[in-house]
Amino acid sequence: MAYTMKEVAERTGASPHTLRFYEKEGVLPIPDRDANGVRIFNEHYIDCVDTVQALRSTGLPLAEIKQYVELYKSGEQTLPLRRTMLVVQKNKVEDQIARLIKTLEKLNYKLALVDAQESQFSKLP
Amino acid sequence: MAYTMKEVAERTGASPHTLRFYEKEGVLPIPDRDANGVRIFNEHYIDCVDTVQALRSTGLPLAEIKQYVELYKSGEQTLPLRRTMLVVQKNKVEDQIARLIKTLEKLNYKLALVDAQESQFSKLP
DNA sequence: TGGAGGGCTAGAGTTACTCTAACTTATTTT
DNA sequence: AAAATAAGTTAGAGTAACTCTAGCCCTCCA
Repeated sequence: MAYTMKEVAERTGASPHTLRFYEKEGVLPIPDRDANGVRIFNEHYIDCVDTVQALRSTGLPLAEIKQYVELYKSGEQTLPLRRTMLVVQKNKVEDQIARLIKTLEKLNYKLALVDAQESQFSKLP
Repeated sequence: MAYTMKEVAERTGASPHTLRFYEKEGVLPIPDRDANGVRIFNEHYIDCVDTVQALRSTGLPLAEIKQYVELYKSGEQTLPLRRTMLVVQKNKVEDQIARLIKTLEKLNYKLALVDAQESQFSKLP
């Protein structure tokens, strides 16, 4: 039930550096410490990291994630606002996916061009 | 056939700042200037910007884009290497799309949770 | 007991912008 | 004609989000 820094890093894919940095920036809770001042994490902490990572991977800045986390901490009356934030992010992610698909098409086009040029090149006398 | 900084910025979506920065970093060609030292751009320049943006949007660092551009400048013998770079980026983009779809699912899940809590909340006496 | 392994903090370095200051030039507006 | 507006120029500072370094502490196992 208790995890070390290294375990949390492994389970979330974030580096210990990044985890400490997120904590310092206030987007992650302040974990308990053992007698030597070493952080002790629990299952819930890993959920928090997952959420922050999901929000970050959509490009949401840490400052806004912090806002979201603070809304979460201040209870149910912030649910409508949090809902709005989630919907906004959802739309952004859909846009990003659309944009990446366009990029993929562009890359495929460039690959086709390169292949055409390559075969022409190899046909030279 | 000739464009100003502002027009290039509008047509590519990159800010003039960013365009000058890219030029300084060597990922864009050095454009001609008019008598007042003002940059004059052409159609081909816009293609270059598009390509850089497509590569950047896949997360390719400017340093590697610069390498690609230099390979391009040094002619046909670099085609196989450029082809490899494109394939690598294509795979990365596919990965990114897959990851974003997962994030989208997570967001939908969180939205469903929030909606459930919200309706529960509104049912309170 | 000593060395590997992990953790801690403070702070420097990196990437890719992004903005500011201070200035010139060109075009409108009064 | 003078003034305001808009666009351009450079050099360089600032920012976000890591990412790494230095220097130290603690513990565990051979």
